[in-house]
Amino acid sequence: MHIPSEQDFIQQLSIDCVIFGYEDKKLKVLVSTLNFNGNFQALPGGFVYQNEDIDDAANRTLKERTGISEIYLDQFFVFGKAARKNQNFLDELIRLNPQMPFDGKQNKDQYDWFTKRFVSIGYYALVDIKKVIPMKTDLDKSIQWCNVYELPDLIIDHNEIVSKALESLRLNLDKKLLAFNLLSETFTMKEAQELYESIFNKTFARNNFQKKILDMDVLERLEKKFTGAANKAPFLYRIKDKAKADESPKMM
Amino acid sequence: MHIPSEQDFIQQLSIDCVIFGYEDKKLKVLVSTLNFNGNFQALPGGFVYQNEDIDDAANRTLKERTGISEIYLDQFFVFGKAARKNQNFLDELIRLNPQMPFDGKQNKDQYDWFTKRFVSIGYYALVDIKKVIPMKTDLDKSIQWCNVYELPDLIIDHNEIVSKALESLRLNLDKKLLAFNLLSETFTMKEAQELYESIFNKTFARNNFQKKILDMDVLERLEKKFTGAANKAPFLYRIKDKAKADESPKMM
DNA sequence: TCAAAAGTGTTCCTTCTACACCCATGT
DNA sequence: ACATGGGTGTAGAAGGAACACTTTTGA
Repeated sequence: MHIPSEQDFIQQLSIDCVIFGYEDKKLKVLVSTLNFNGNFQALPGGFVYQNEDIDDAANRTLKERTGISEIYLDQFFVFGKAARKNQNFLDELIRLNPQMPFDGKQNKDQYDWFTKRFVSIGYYALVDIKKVIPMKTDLDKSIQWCNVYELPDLIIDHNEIVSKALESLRLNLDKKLLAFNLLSETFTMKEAQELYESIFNKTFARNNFQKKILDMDVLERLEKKFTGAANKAPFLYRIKDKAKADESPKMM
Repeated sequence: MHIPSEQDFIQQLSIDCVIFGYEDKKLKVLVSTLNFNGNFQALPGGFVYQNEDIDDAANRTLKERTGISEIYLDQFFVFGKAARKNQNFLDELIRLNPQMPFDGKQNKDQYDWFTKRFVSIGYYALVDIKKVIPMKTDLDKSIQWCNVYELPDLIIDHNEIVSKALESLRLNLDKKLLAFNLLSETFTMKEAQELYESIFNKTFARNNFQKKILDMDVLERLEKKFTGAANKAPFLYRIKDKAKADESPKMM
């Protein structure tokens, strides 16, 4: 376990990442279970090196946990309440992990670093879940995908961070073409619809959804996908111009 | 001049405020000219005390410069490029101000504090310009309102911060009822329209604007305003429920 | 031939936009 | 009376929602 305090990080500033994936018709978030006694679950997070853009720090954190880079990433909010401290969580952690000597010099530095008040920049990411092999760091006991609507209790204010991330995602979904970042390269219209339904947690009319998406003029229709089912084969679609999908509309 | 480094601030974290006002049919931003030789102009900004919410820090900065509190304030973006340093600006400032001894202990600490890389949280505020008497701190030579479309060159990335603030304001204007924060308590429909036009930098059709605004059902019509002009007297309006005007719609 | 699921079209309704007209006011 | 600017109505265009119908597929 590294000791952030002895490295060249910006103090009292952290990054928390809400990594969205989509699987089994459910919108999911990558959650880490910390490698300590007690059931501590948290969002993947990290700190910012002195010579690192905050966006790069978020990307680094993502790459550590998902193995992929060049994924869609959006800064959505800063969590900066004065009461926002790891103190309570750490004290509980220490209580449940008496075997850990927290009085040695090294652990003391670590304790001092972590118990300060932190301002955390929230990022959300959209990944193709099939391309991700969730990876543990030495801080994680395990790391897993959780249904966003059935999240366990996370440490500090991480549940609130997820709520705010989901809210931002919904607001940005139509402005940009973000959603398709969560799907494989090719997909059927039904898959796209189910994705939207899981993000907004409501259903859409099949025909109107198709019209709306196709009217955006960002998808190209490929060959049909024969599934072997006794019904009409759906077309596969693909983003016309992937680079365009991550652009935001320009103003001013 | 206080020495931030010796006070209990969070290091390498700053707040920059884009304070919007509206006057003479123009959208304006409060800009400070720094109290040094050389024409250094900057956004009002500040730092965050260890025991202070970042929102409170932004409010404090605003109160210092405008004298009013309880104004609308919105966190809109974090500027965190690694290259984002005061270094160049400070070196230039020192070059132009040789009379300032920057080698004494006190000034050295100050130099060390300021030349570090800063992550800055951007806030924008909307104020009734008639209620504000721009106030200098000891860092300011003067402080004045500048037309947002004719801003001078500001230090570091402050011009970029204003652009981003304006972009966010435009996006949020219809969702919330922010705009009326920029007007006096009572106003005519024409005044409201001119305000919208200055924010979006384009014109709107008179009748449709009125319909759109009234359909929002947030204004109450008061008595007519007799101006002495040879035409029909316009009605005055007022926000029905001021508290409501600062609410954002809830989701999830 | 049939059920299931995909694709398409049509109607209705709401909303936005442009144009027109009427009304109050002071000279 | 009339010029000026404020208030309101309406027709047409555009966009969204609900419904119905047709097509394709494998059993």
